[in-house]
Amino acid sequence: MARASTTSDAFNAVAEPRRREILSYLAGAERPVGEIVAALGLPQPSISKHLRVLHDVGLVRMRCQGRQKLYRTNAAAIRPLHEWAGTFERYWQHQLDRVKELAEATVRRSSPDLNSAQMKDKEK
Amino acid sequence: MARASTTSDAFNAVAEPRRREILSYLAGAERPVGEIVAALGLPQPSISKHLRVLHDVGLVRMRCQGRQKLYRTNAAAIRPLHEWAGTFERYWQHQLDRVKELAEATVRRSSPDLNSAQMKDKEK
DNA sequence: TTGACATATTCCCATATGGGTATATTGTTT
DNA sequence: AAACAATATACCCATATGGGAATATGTCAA
Repeated sequence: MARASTTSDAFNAVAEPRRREILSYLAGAERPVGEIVAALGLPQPSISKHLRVLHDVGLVRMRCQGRQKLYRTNAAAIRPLHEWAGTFERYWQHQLDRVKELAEATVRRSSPDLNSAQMKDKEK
Repeated sequence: MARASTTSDAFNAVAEPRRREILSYLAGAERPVGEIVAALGLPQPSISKHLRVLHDVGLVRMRCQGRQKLYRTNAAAIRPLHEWAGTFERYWQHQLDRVKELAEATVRRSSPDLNSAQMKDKEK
């Protein structure tokens, strides 16, 4: 077998940089495809394809208005991603604490002169 | 051209479900490859390949200990992902507000009897 | 109805993937 | 040195991808 299809979940859909751009662009307001094309500077078929992927996984919503289709980011679908990443928050905080401790220990070990010099550096 | 390579950034690396599992498994403590293999029930070469991808993008750290290599999740590398997703937080909150308003409006429009019946439903 | 406009779909292609199996590599123990 | 343990690589394959170009579909206007 090959890789999981891109249409399977939000994680895969969001792995593509252009699609992230589209999501950001469509976050605040709905827009017709043409505007997205103009804004991102990609060929129209390419945008349509990305929109299809995003729509399939529920990351965007679509509404027809005359001959144009208005797309808009469905932010709620990004939430699971945010929550998954948030799972690691406590760990990266631990890491930061350790880095901090290490830095402080290093400072304590160095000479007072060098020490105050470093402090000055940090202040600016 | 084809898709962006998986080793390019954290977003791509994390798109693979198995790799997410590995990251979760290695979040709390460092483990030798063998344990990961046992824990996830995947063939060893497969695990090694995923670890390589994760290591290339900085999502895991590695340390040699005798003949085994200890891997551990580098949570800090997941942070950008969390922050990107967090960018949309205010939008999904708006959405929730709108859903809430809509629901309340609907309830106001329905009969008091039906209304209390629905409340009971929600309570169980 | 005939056009013009806005999007979507189809085809073809180069390439990256992940899985499986076999094998190489490196460190350890006897 | 030799056998062994723990990992990493190499290879092959089926498949999903994204891009580009051409074309289909659907909608409004004259």
